[in-house]
Amino acid sequence: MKALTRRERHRLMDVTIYEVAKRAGVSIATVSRALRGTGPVAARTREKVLQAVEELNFTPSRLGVSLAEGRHAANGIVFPDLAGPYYTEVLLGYEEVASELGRSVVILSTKGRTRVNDLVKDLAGRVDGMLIFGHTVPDPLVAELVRLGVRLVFISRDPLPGADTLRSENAGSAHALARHLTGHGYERFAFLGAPLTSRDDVDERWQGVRAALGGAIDAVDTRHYTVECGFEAAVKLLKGRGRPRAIVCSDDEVALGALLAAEELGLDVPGDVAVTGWDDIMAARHARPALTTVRQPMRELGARAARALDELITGVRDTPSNLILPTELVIRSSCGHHPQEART
Amino acid sequence: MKALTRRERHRLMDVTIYEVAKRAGVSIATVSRALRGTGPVAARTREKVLQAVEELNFTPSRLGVSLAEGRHAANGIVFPDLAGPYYTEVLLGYEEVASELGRSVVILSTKGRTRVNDLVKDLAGRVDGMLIFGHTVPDPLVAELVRLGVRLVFISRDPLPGADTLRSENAGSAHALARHLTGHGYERFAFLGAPLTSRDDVDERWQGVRAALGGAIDAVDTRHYTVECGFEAAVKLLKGRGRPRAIVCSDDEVALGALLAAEELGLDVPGDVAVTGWDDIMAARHARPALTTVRQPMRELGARAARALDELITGVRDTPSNLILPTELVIRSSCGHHPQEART
DNA sequence: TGCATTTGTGTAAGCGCTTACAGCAGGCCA
DNA sequence: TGGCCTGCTGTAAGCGCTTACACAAATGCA
Repeated sequence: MKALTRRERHRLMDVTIYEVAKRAGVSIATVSRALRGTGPVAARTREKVLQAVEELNFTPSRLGVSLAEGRHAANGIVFPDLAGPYYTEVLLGYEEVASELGRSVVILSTKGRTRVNDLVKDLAGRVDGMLIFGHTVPDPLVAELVRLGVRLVFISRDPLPGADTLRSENAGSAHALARHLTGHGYERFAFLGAPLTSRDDVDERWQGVRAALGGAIDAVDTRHYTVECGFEAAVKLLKGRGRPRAIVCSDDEVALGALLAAEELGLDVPGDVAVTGWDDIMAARHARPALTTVRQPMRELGARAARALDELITGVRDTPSNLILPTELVIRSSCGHHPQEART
Repeated sequence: MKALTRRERHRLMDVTIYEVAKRAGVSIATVSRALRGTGPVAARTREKVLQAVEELNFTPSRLGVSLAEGRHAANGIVFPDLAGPYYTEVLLGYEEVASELGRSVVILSTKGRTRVNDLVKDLAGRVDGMLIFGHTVPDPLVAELVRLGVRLVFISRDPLPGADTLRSENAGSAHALARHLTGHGYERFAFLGAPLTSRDDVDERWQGVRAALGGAIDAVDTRHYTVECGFEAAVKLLKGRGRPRAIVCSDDEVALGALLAAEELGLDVPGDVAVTGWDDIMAARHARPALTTVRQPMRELGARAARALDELITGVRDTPSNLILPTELVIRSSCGHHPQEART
């Protein structure tokens, strides 16, 4: 069997600008100008070109355009996982705005991946800039990306040179949440999460509630932010001596695990133990009791990230920005009984 | 201010193969061969090249490679939305396998978008093949994509020429579900969903339960597959005369809405009315009562899609395949009381 | 009418890479 | 020693597009 000729392998070409030019009886430069609206083109010429384009059903090759233009017109996004609605919502907000700005979105999930660095570098070669969650990418690599000229926006991490950061407010809401719980008369608390890991948001939440509750709260490491880990840690915690009256969870999924744990042990929530989450994912509202939590503007975070990235890429702005978006305490029934219980 | 020179605009270049070649004292062809392992290269020469690559921190430009190779090494995916875990899970399964196969994933959400066709075409210009959910993309455009040589895999739609399809089993599970419900002694049923829309899976589910229950079940259109729509439709249904004893919902989110509706009306589930969902999303397990539902192998669907696409792109296979993956009935408590209730 | 613009178009040089082809040693065998 | 491989490398022609530059024609203005 004969090997494929070069031409045959090329599925990308379809009809090229040369064919359009020939058909319209002009040069490829004119076709390009007519199509992009750069430089002057006589009305009659443009007409011919457009007609040829129409007849041949021509679409400029993205690769050719990108190579010549020196830009990809694409954004990347690096997230650990899409489990749970948090990243998903941010992603949607991001994609929507990126698309409006004429940029595609290339995704990369790092969960369970070896050689993340290579994957990130590959991604960097496909995009003009990227959004990175927290500390998903190691700092040295971040520095290298900056050096390479890849524009970066981070969500949920501490500011760093050469990149934008974006996060939602944590300390204030943590404080409000703690106050609400003490308002219920509770005195012993536990924080379920992993305040010492890299997910900076969680660290801030922990610091926030601790600042408000002082020695009345202890942290319990869940290792991961999943229902299962929340469940296991909560079972251990609720079985042990000195059971806390309220469990503040690092996020909703851990809280859902805690809810299951209480049920497993025959404990009433919030009668025996109160539970709160963070993020306000869909399941939080449907859990019984419904979960008191803190709502993050997840979609908004994504949308802002896309705009910020666009500013950096187009060069409209070159000084890094560090933005913090407000959050909102959502009181439901898992934290205690309220006089007039509002349906959320 | 002087306009940027061409060179300055080009942020993509960084260090090129020419610089590596010069430094190593060889031609760019040799550098390419040494790096890709195509063609013979003397050990000593390869050494020099690798060292130069190392010193200059060279990474081949994706654009250059793609243009020359005639392929993008990227897959697309088109989904209506990421709301709810269904699409997310499929996406993750897809991305993971695509990444293993050395392909990036470019996403496109069509929810609320005008000019979807243009977006899809743009996407088509960036990838070697794409995964499309259901009827997200109109058939004429699909035909055009096939003609352009874009490899296609569909999830959850009827087979069509020139593309793979992949779906999970619906009719059988619908039947099993219906039998389980009649086993509870119920006689009047309602199907909550929108069996006449384009989401083919749902149509099959409806046909499946109707085949099993005959005239004992009526369909109620929810318009959208959301908690809100499920809630509204269920309220109307449960308030009206001839309230059904069991509500079979097209998916879990609609079912969650039905659960909320029952609660709103002071009805006990499953005492007064039974509710079932479909998909087994996370919230299904955490709802109270926990939702009886049908589990789809969502990640598996995504993974299979990625592999199928790879086969089509690499040309390993050129006859379309139409695969159906098995589903699993998950009995929890929302459908009725069971003797020995197992915790799921 | 003469000259300076302006307008419209083509030519060609890239963008960074892959690879067909040619060429040049050196080794081997008769 | 001549011929023939074989192994290695370079040259150059693309891939499809954008755009600087050159140039001719049309226009404006005095």
